[in-house]
Amino acid sequence: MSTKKLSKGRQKIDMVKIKNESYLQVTFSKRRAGLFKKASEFCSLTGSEAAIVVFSPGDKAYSFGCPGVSEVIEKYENETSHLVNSSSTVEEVHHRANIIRVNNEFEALQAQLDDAKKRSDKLAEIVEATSKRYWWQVPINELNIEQLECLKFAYDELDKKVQLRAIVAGLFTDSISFDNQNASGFGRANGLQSDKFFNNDE
Amino acid sequence: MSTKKLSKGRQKIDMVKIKNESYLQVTFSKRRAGLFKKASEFCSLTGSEAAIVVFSPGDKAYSFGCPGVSEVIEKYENETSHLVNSSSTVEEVHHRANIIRVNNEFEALQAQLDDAKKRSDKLAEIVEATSKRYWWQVPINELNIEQLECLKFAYDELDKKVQLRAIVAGLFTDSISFDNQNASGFGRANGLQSDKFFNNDE
DNA sequence: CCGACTATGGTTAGACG
DNA sequence: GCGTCTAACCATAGTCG
Repeated sequence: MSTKKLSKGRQKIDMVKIKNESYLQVTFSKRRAGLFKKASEFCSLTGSEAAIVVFSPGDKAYSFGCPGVSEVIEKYENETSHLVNSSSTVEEVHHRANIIRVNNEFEALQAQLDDAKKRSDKLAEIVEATSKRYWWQVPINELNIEQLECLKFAYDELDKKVQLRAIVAGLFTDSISFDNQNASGFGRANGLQSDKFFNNDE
Repeated sequence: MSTKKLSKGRQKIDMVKIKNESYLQVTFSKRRAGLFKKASEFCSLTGSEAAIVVFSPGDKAYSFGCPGVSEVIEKYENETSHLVNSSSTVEEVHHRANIIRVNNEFEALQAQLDDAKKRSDKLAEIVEATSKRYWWQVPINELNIEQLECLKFAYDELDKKVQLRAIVAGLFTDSISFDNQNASGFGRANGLQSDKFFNNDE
C-alpha cells in the first residue's frame, strides 16, 4: 500500500527560457503540439484561416496552416498588393506593401501590450493592497509569481517594440529590401533573480 | 439574496463552426488572444522563433511574431526556395521626409523606453525579492509606491508607441487607401480535421 | 527517448452588469 | 458590446514504465 504522493502534478514554472537541453526539447514538443491543436480548434470554431510557423531551437521548421501555410502567407502578403495596385510602379507597390505589413505588426504588438498592461494593472492593485495593509492575509507567494510573469512579459513586449523600430528604420533606409538587417537577437539579460535587495537573514 | 447557482461555468462545446454571429465574434477574440498568449509563452520558454497569421471571418488580418512576423516568414520561405529580392530604387523624396520624421520620433521614444525599462528592471528586483519571502520586513510602503510610479511611467511610454503607429498609418493613408471595406463575409465549409492531427488521449 | 498517467495550473463558455 | 466573474474543461509539468 502506498500513502505516498505519486506525482506533484503540474507545477507553475517561470516564463523564462529553459536551460536544460533535454527538458527544453520535451517542452518544445509538448507545447508546439498544444499550440497547433489550439490553432486547429480556433479555425474550426471560427471558420477562419490561420497559419503558424515555428523554428525549433535546432532551427528546424514546423508549420501549421488552414487551409494551408502557403495560402495564408500569400494572402497575408498579397493583401497589401491588392490594396495598392491602383498606383504606379512595382517598386512603390512593394514599398507600400512593406509599410502595411509593419502596420499590421504594430497592431499585433498593441494587442499583446494590452494584455500585458491588463495583467500588470491587476498586479499593481495587488501590490498596492499589499502595501496598504493586509499584506499578511494575501497569498503572497502565488501572487508575486504572477507579478513576475507580468513584468517579464511586459519587458519582452518592450523589446519587441524596440526591434520593430529597427525594422521600420531599415525599411526606409533601404527603400525596397525588407531583409532583416536588424540584429533580431533577443538580448534580454534578464536579471530577474536577485534577492540582493535585502539579504535573507531569516 | 440568492442561493441559486450563478454560473454553469465552462461547458463543453462542439468543435464545429459557430453559427451565431455575435457569439462567433466573441469567441474569435477570446481564442485569438489565448492563442497569441500561448505562442508568446512558447517563444519565451523555448527561445524559439514563431509567427502566426490569422484572418478573421471578416477577413481582417491579425498577426503575431517573435521576433517579427516578416523575419520568421522570410526565414521559412528561404528554407524552401532561394528567391532573391529584386532590389530597385524609388524616388519618393517627399515621402522620405515624412519617413525621417517618423524615424526620429521612434528614436526619441526608444530613449524614453530605455529609461522606463531601466527603472522597471529595478522595480522587478524589488518585486522578486518581495515574493521570495521576507516581505514582512520590507519597507513596503515606500517601495511599492515607487513601483507603481514605474509601472505607470512604463505604460505611458507604451501608449505613446501605439499612438506613433497611428501616425505611421496616417502618413500613408493619403497615398493609399488603407481600410479595406471589402468584407464579403463568406461562409467557408470548414472541413478542417482538427483533432485528427492530435489524438485526444483516451 | 517516448508514451502514459496524474495532479494541478491555466483557459474559457456561460452568465451578468 | 465589453469587462468581470465563476465553474468547468483543458493543457501540461512532473513522474514512472
